Amino acid sequence: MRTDPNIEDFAASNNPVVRKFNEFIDAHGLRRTTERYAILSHIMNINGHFTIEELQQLIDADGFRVSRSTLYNTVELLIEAKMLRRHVFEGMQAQYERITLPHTHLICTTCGRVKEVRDPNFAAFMNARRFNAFNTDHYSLYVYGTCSSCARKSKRAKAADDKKEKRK
Amino acid sequence: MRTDPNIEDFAASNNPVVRKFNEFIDAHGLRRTTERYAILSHIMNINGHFTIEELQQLIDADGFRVSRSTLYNTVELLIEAKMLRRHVFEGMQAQYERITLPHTHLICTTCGRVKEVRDPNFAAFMNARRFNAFNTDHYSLYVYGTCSSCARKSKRAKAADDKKEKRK
DNA sequence: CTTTCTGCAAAAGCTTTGCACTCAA
DNA sequence: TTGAGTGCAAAGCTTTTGCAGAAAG
Repeated sequence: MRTDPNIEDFAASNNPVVRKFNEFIDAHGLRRTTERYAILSHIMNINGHFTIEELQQLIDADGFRVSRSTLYNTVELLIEAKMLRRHVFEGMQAQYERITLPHTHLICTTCGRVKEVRDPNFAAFMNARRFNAFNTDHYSLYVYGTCSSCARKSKRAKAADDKKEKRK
Repeated sequence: MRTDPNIEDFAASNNPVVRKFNEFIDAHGLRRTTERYAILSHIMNINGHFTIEELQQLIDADGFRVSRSTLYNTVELLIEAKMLRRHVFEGMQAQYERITLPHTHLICTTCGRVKEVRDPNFAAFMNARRFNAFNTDHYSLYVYGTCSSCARKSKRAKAADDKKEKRK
């Protein structure tokens, strides 16, 4: 990708996320490429979870051209920098999210939507929790179930079914 | 696979796990094939987590012949029957485990070993926990870190390094 | 100028699928 | 007897890799 003034400004900005990435880049003797910052800036615009495909589409839609290899490569870098996390929920493809405050993931097994929930009690529990012969780095709590929207839909479908049943 | 007297006995046994599978089979109008019971019996011999490849090897080593398609097919059946769960831990391939009592997974990010830990306090917390607009079915807690064995190894490696450094 | 990084296309996992044959019911 | 289940090989996805050319420092 050719140099891009907007991306250059972004890379030089003192946004804490950008700074953290710059520190990682410098500490590892890596290069500040336009692609890396273009990817980071798009990730920062996403709220919640995204797949590689979704990220690619966002970048494409903005008129940037970044190859799949570079996308995977950069995402891997962000994971090493502890700025991004990769989740694989039951029956779904890998999703990524920026590391922010600890939170619980509520995954609807019907529609696949993932919602983040802050849970200070649980966070406190985990902070205090020590495991035998094990040094904790980080953790993920995945809660699977049905979201209210899907529950409503299936209730309606059931009601319609019962009605049909009655008519017979 | 030809009928096998041992497998037939196993399928007819009143082991609760076998019974549960039989109920599922019957409730869904499925067939009691030798392959399905051969696979189930091998899964029941495994303690903890296993990959598809590991399961295949155990079955092969016992002189059974089951195709990969059937393996995946049956594993899927067991998941639908809520007897098996599929986990994808960070940076690893899918692993399966039989559903037993709820437990926490400790995953060593160095050696990849997974350890199950019962945690009654956490179980009680989750039993009481209700999420807004969400109906919980089940949950998984993954804790990533370093196991004591890997911690010891890296400490030794560091000590050796320091010594070398000193000699210079 | 040197070396890392990127893009491409090809390869490499793991998992699923289509189809002919087998076997449970 | 008959349709569900199995095995095989081929296809499908996501992710990784090798290599030539581009660009960061």
